[in-house]
Amino acid sequence: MIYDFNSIEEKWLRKWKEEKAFEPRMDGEKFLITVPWPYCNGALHIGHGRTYTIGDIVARYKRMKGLNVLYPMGFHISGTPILAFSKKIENGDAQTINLYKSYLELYGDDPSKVSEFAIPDNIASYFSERIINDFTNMGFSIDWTRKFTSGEPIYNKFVEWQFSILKEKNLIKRGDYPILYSAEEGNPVGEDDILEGDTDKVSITQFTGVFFYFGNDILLASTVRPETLDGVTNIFMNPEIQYCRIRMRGQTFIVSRRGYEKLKYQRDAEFISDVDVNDYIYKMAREPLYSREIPIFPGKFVDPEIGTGVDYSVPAHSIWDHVGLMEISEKPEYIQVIEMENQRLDMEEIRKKFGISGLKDREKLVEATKYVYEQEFYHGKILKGRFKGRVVKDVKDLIIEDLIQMGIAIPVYETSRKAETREGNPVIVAVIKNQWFIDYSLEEWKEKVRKLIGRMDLKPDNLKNQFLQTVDWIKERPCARKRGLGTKLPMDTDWVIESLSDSTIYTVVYTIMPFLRRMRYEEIDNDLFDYIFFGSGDISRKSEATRNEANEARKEFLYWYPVDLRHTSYPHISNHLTFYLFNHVAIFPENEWPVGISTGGMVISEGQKMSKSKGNVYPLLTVKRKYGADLFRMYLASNADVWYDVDWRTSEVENYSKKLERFYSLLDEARSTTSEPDERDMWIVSRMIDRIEKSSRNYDSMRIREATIDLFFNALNDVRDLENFAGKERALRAVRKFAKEWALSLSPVIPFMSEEIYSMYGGDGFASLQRYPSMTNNFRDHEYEWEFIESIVEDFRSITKVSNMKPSRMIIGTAEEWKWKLLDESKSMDLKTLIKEATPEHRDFLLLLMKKKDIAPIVRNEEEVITKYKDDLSRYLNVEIVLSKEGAHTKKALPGRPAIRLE
RNA sequence: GCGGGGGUUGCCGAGCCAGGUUAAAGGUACCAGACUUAAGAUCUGGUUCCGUAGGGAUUCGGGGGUUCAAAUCCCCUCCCCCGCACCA
Repeated sequence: MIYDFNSIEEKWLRKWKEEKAFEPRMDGEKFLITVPWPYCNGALHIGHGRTYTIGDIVARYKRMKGLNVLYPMGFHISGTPILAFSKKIENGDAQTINLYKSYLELYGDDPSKVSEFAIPDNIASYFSERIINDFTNMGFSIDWTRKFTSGEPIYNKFVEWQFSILKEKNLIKRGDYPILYSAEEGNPVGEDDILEGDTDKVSITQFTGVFFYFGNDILLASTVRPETLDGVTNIFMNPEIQYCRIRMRGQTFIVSRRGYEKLKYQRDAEFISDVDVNDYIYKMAREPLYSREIPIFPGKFVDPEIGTGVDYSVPAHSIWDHVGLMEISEKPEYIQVIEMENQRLDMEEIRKKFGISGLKDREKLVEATKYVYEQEFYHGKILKGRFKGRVVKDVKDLIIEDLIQMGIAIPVYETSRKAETREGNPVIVAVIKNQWFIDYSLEEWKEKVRKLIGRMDLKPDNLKNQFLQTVDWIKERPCARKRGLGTKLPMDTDWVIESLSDSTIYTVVYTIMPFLRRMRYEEIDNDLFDYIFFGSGDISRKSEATRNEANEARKEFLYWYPVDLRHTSYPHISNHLTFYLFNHVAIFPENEWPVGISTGGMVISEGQKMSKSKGNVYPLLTVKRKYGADLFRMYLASNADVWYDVDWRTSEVENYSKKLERFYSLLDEARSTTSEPDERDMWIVSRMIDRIEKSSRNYDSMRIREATIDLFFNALNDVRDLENFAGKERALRAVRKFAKEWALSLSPVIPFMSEEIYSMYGGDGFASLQRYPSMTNNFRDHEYEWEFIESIVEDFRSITKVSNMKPSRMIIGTAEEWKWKLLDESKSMDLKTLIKEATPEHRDFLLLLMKKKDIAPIVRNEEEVITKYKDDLSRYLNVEIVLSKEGAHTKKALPGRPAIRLE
């Protein structure tokens, strides 16, 4: 019989919905599980389904274990992507329009409706509807009655409440902050906005702009190695680029034009006039530390695109400077300011070593520079000044701080590589003034979070370490932006709360959303939230209806919270999950802090990272239509452990489909049997009972893969073995004995098929809502007997293989009684004494016992067992079975291993 | 750089935390056979090497060590992947 997953899955979806199977009421021991809400800007693909599938498997298992499970979900719409896409559609960007047309087509909608996506809300609402549909179809046991989005007004109120608390507790502060920026586009740029930004990351590098005095002006020389300032010998300016005079912080500076263009986004800078570079070259400037006069030399290698276009030269520690000086006739005295621990770094030697002949060997110069820099950074000791004797890496930040304090340097930011936006404009660094931060650097706050981490249930094991690590290095985080969807910052409504910061404690809203929706919107305010969450806010002046709802909401919150398990993928560890912990700790009382977190891997496809260009991105909907939800779930569950990446391989997926078919038709056929199973076949029942027992432990520790492989693949292999050995009819009779329990045990993974089989066998209610099966095993002896028979089959096989014969008779001789006796004695007595007293024949056996510790018979009555299975064995191996102690071979028989002679 | 995770038999991937029951689960691929008009599907057996009796030898990135015994523990070394923030 062919399993028609489409109609069967539809049927159960309908029934679950009709009977509100997954909309729990407060009753009994609760379990709240959450997975971060999806961002709804496009069609879901197989990668999106993973964490929700794992979440659902856990939810379903816990439900079957008798817990009252709530698995809620909402939608994330805050931030810039939706906005950016709708803007591109509005502007007629062909690529984006085609992309969204393809989404519409995928979902069977009219592609011409794409123009509606010019309104961001339409993107959000369209895809959130599709996600509900996709996830429901996947069988996720989500309670949708509690859904909401991060953009809706009620939620905005909640976030405002959250931020007012953070503010009250002094966890929010302001300051300047450098970001990547496009001057032409007037926007900050993220990874997605940068050309090849995902493959070749751009970060912000802090340079130090050092002041060199020239008349009334200051030459601003930018460097990444301010620790070498003591060794400066000259300045380089590029005679081929335009310089200018600008005013900053009450002083006038000389920088390149390009440098000014960028600098003005970092601090207040006013252009005064262009200057002629020739007025500077070969003149003298004064360096700031000792007021030494040093010359300005022409240096065409000075890159106008980097920094300020003014470089100071330290030829003793820079290969560029050394080679640069070689090319002009001047030769200043080299001043060494860093000493290596165990080697001498001489620039001339380095030059030769790297085969650099001149400035034209750019690549080699870059390579050599990197080498020198790394060596001196990690192993170089400062020779002068207050940090004398210290290693560069330990004091570099202090040196920079000193120079700034002394008023002879300022920080200058530069991108880590030359980059441009996807629209072709240069990416620069801008400094955002008065940026709002959440101050995660506060030590007492961190300490509370560490305390929480210490007591949480974290999976996998190394997660704890990763969290502690993250807590250590986490600093202030900017929490608001000037653009994007989301909630306005309550204390400064020019800003929108950044999209990760607005989603840290939202899980609590699931517990109360239905109640909030029944209130008058105007009555929802900070007092109300204080009341619901802390029992403290004054709601006495609100309407009676609202007060009632608030009371119910408070009960519901106290019942469901905290979150028992939050499951997501590992990239969230160092950001979202950490914020999640910090914010809970800051806002909620200790008994509402998160209980457990688990992280899982991602999905790759056909052995590679998913990407459109590789054509290996499969939409969830397509997969569901083609293979069904059960198959998708089964594949994800069994292909890799939760913590590792899953590899979606179409060819393997097809094979899974056959296996599921086989499972279904096997249980379907088993139904038709009427008589009780043969006693000899009860071993398979014993094994199944043990497998189910074991699976319980596996599900508990989220070893879902192991549970699935054992319950499904290994169990199916047992059935196959039994079928081969005893024939189909007998196998089916045995399978019938545990069919219902088998189906139930797999219900968390393949809920639809499980429901179908369960009902086929006359089960009441939903399989999804049954207790997880558990049976007493009275058949273990049968299993031992079977193992013994299996070992005889194995021996038979290896002998026929080696001897290359087709035997017609197998003579089996079990070990003589005295061997059993000695074996028993050897367990309670010292082997050596036994050997001393033994006859020569017995001694040989005892020596063997000493050598081979694996003589561990599993059944005592071997002859009896062989007789019992004689007919089966004979039919299966197609030989006559003779049980006899006669013949030379019997001497070789051991307990647990009878002698076999083939004829 | 900082932090995390890996390198296992054709491939994917278990096992290693609690050393022996591991030539090493499961899947997949391949070979042979059965079935079939044929293909596919399915089933059976096999897939490190040697061996005409259930045996032996050599394997788990490389090197060294601990142990009666190591894929599993310790040390060194080579290589690969991932996260590092304003981006959802």
